[in-house]
Formats: sequence, C-alpha cells, structure tokens
Amino acid sequence: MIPTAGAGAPTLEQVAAAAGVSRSTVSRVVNGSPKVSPDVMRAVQLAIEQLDYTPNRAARSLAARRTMAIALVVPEATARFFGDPYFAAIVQGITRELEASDYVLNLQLASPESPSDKTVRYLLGGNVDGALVVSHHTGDGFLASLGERMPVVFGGRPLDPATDSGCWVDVDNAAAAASGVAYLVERGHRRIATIAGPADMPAGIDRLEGWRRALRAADLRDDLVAQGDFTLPGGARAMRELLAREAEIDAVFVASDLMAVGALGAIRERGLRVPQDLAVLGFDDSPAALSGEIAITTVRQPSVEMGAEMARTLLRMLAGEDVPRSRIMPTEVVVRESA
Amino acid sequence: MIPTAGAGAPTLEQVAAAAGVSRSTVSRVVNGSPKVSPDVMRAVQLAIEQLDYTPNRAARSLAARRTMAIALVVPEATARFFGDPYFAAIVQGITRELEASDYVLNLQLASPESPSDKTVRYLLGGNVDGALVVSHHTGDGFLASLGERMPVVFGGRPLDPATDSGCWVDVDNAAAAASGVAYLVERGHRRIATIAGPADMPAGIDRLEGWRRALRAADLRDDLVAQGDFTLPGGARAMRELLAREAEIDAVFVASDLMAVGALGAIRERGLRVPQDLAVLGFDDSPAALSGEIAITTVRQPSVEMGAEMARTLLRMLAGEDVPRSRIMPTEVVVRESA
DNA sequence: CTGAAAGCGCTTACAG
DNA sequence: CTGAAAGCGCTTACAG
Repeated sequence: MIPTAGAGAPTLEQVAAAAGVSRSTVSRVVNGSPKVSPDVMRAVQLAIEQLDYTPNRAARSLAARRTMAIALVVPEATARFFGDPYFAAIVQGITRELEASDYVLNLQLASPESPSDKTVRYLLGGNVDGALVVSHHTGDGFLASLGERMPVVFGGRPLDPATDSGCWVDVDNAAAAASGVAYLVERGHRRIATIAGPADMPAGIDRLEGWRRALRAADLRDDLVAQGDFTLPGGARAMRELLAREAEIDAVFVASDLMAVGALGAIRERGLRVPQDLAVLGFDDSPAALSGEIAITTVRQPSVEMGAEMARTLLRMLAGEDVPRSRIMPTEVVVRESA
Repeated sequence: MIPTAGAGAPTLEQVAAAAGVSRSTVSRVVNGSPKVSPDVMRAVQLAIEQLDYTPNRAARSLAARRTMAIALVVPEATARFFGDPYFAAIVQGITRELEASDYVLNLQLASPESPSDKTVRYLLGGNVDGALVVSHHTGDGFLASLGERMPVVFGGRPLDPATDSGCWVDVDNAAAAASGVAYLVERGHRRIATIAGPADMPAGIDRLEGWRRALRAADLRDDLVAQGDFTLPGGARAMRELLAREAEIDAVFVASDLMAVGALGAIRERGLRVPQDLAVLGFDDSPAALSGEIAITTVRQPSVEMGAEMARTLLRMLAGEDVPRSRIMPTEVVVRESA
C-alpha cells in the first residue's frame, strides 16, 4: 500500500479547538502577530506542539495571495549548470540566505534560447512570489521583461538597459578584467591573448571589453581573441586555436576559471610550461581554480556573496521595501601559481 | 513600483462566464475529463485561450488535496552536489521525464548527517505529493522511513532492508565493480588497489565488496584499500596514500570517475604513466571520465536513464499504479585509454 | 453530459 | 486583544 503525502494532518481548526480559542487567534500566533496576549499565545503554542501542526501551504497561499516560493531561473542546459562551480557558489549563497526565511526555492532550468512553455506558465501562473534570474542571454526578451510582472533580481547587469526591468547584482566585469590584465602587463607580458565568454552574455561581453581596455592603455595589440563558451572543453578548444594562430603568446586572460582549466590542459599538450612559457589568468575564483595541479591566478568575484545578496534583495522587495536598482560587488586579483 | 506576481490573473469563474458554462464544466475541461461534449469543450478552450487562463495552483492543491509537486532530496553539501557530474545526469533524467507531466520539481539540499527542521517540515507539511531521494547515507533514519509517509523512490538500494521503505532504482554495484576488476585481471594486472566511496553509502559499500570479490576469485590480495569520499581532491588524496604505501601497484579501481580524475593527477605528480605503469579504472561513465587529457576506462551505469526511471516510477505511484519494489539497471565496462 | 453546492484550510478586514 | 464571517479559486460527489 502506497501512503499518501500529508494525509490526516492536523488543521488550524483543530489547534483552535485544542487551545480553546478562535481560528483567527491561532492564525495570528502562527504568523507572529504582536497583538496576542502572552498566556493565549502560550496556550496556542502548546496546542501546536502537541498536535505537531504545520500550516497547509496551499490554503495559506490561497487566502493570503502569496505562495512563499521563489523561482531560481537558469537559462542553461543541465550539463552546464552542474558543470560550472560558479553556479554552485551562487546557489549556495541563495540557499544560505533563504534558509532563515519562510520562502522555499524552486529551480527552473530553462533552455538558453527561450524558456519553455512550462517555465513561462509556471512563472506567470502565480506559482511564485518572485524570481532570481541567473545567466541570462541576449534575445531572451521574456526573462528580460519579467521584472515588469513580478519582483525579480538578476545576477548580472541587464543586456539592454532600455527594455530590462528588475534589480540586479553584479561586479564591474570590465574594470575587473582590466585590472587582471593590467597585472599581466605589470609582470612584463606583452603578447596577451584572451579566451572570451559567450558574446550574448553580459559577463562575456564586459570581460572582453576590459581586456581590450587594459591592452590599449598599455599600447599593446588586442587582436588575439578566441571565442569560449564558459565550459572546460570550450576553453581547451579556444586555447588550441590561439596556440595554432600565434606562437608568441606569453599570457592569456581566460574569462572563467573553468575555461582556464581547459586552457591549461591544451597548453600542457603543447609541452609549454605555465607560467614560465605562458601565464594564465582566470576569472571567478571558483573551486575550479584550485582543482588542478597548478593553482590558477584569477580575478576573484564574490560569487557566494552575490547569490546571498540577490536573495536578500528579493526578500526585501517581497517585504515591500525599497531597494536600489543595482548592487556592484568588489573584485580583486588573487595571485597564485599560473600567472 | 514593484509589481506583484500573478496579480489580476483570470479565474476559472471568469472563463466559465466567458464560455457560458458552469465552473464545473471548465474544471472538467482543464483536467481533461472525457465526459464533456465536443462543442462545449471547444467553447471552453477558446475562452481559456482568449483570457490566457492558468489554473491557480494553490486553489487546485487545496481542493484536490494534491500539490502537483515532487521533492528531490539530496543529503549532500551544495559543493558536492554541484561538483559531481553524476548528479547532473540524475537530475537531467528526472527533469526530462517530469517535463511532460504536470508536476514540478522542488530541490531540497539537506545536510548529509540529518535533514534540517526546515526540510523535514517541508516534506511532512504536505508541500509535495512524493519524493525522490538520491545519495542517502547510513544513519539517516528519517529519510529511510520517509516511504512510510509518502510515495518515495530512492536512487540506490536501502542501507537497511528492514527499516527502509519505498521503492528504489539502482545498479548491481557489487557485480558491476567485480566485472570491472575482472577486466583488469584479464589484462594481466596483479597488484590491484581500490579507492573506495564513503562507507556509509550503498554505492561505497557495494563497489568495495565487488572489488574484493573479483580479487578473491582470482586469488589476488585485497589489502590495498584507500578511503575516498566521491570528490576529486578526495580521490587525489587517496591515490597519494596508496602510492606511499605500496610501490608495486599496477592498477587501481576507483569507485567514481570524479575521484579517478583526482587519482590521475596524483599519479602524474609521481611521474608515472597511465596506463603503462599504472592502469586506472573508474566508475559512472560521467562526463568527468572524458574531461582530462586521458580518457578514463570506466564501469558505466546509465545515470540519466536511472534518473528518468526514478521519476517514471514515482509518477506511476502517484497515479495509484502498482510498481515493482526495485529496478536494477544494466552496467558495462567501457574501455578507453586509462586501462 | 452538465450544474448547484459544499468544502478544501487558511487569512483578513471588521466589530467589539 | 479576540472572534464571527466572508472569501481566496479551485474540485468533487450528487442530482438530474
């Protein structure tokens, strides 16, 4: 016999009867209303304890017109979501912050192109009170305008400031990348390539821009660009392409640590030493930077903290508070072995 | 001004009015009841379309006493959940199967020791109709007995057949490991070590047992065991330990591909060649097996398919169908470069 | 095949 | 500070 979930669970009505008060009063206690006398409060809490009462979520949602659920929307294939420690950090920050709240997190893995009908219906069908959107791409107008329909916090700046809505948490990717590349220049590197992130994502666009900016400031050539896709094999592929194109490269700025790990593999295949023959600078400071034999020097962004800040901001929006449109977090160059 | 989610959404009542029928009839159409005349059905569908109606999930849950939500419970730290491609495969299979259903998936990352109050309340509070539990450990009596409270499908056999409840999907880990080790023996290896998985998990216990069984069958010594934890650094650590203890090792069976990647790094540090000096056999056939420079020979388990099978089984339980208590999936040795 | 009505378990003004 | 009552938006026997 298969049991049924939540069958026979005690109701607020039963708690009220047990405590000898009205349902309204039990509701007030459950929701932490301040205007309940101490002794009544105690009686109700006792009854709740004895009956092991848990409020029915559906009934609560229906009556209060709030779901107490938040969607985490990630327009990426499952494999990429799980493959990049960056996401792990973001999720960790989010769950850490939500743990203390009454909200639950619902994960919506969408396709990178445009969200499925099911995702759209889910989001717009009143199933969540707000959404956290991470890793958004150009062309996803639906997500970009989601902020007009419900409270939304984006991880990363909007691609098109005109159409985009909602708040966001980000780092100054261009400045961060530029400071990393400036470090390479300072160390004496002159032929500096880059492995860029996707050209349809803010992080991809801005880090490339930062690399460019730093090279121009140093009067160096900015022609060595290989396109990456934020995956490990993509980083390896891009590095091979770079190596095939130009033998004189003495440093490479890779737009994510995971791609940097791939690049390191490609460099090793060619028998080159890191950092002696070729310096490698990553971005993120995710666990990937420390996963290989050589610790990767990287531009650190506080990913866990960014996830936490996203959640915190959404929680405040949900509580009706005013929040700043954007929050820019600090970055720093973390020097290790690879550069 | 922050918008409110789902505000002003059309109700079933409005659809009924627009279509000129009763609410009951609209409900029947929405739920695909067969006893609705074709023309009425068409009229209702038209009204639904025009109003862009989506049923209110909370109201539906409350009235039907079903949540249309499934929990995915993973008693692992965020970092491990995201770090191992095995989980990615499982989730991929699950979401693929659920995509076509009306159920949504709620991720519950719990601590490996015992689930937090919030997780327990969430599961028992009638928030989901059933649960999928992956990566369970000894000592988690709550999860083990969850099957007595609601429909549950486990990924992996129960640790204690007596107290455990619910259904499960698994491979024959012992037999699979034994066949892999038999392959190593066949290739002429004689001093075969193992890096085991956690001793509090079925997969850890059974793969170790399989390694042992195959060695004894071949009259070889089974004393070279190092304890791993299913993480990459853990695999590297265990391999270093093995290498320090015994110089004559000519092969190692590693209980997961991710640990095998770590082991490969440790072997390279020692200047040994794979597979010439030391053969490495992994387990899973996850993307990790192909992530490095050398393709890892591994014991394949159909992880995506196992996730899909778990979801399928739960869906059938939820539909009131009888399902087999367990389902054992096939495995095979995939020969590549490392052994 | 269709509708009227009760009810799912809560919250929330409104009175007092 | 507390309670009676309406109502949230659905589903589901029950009649017909």
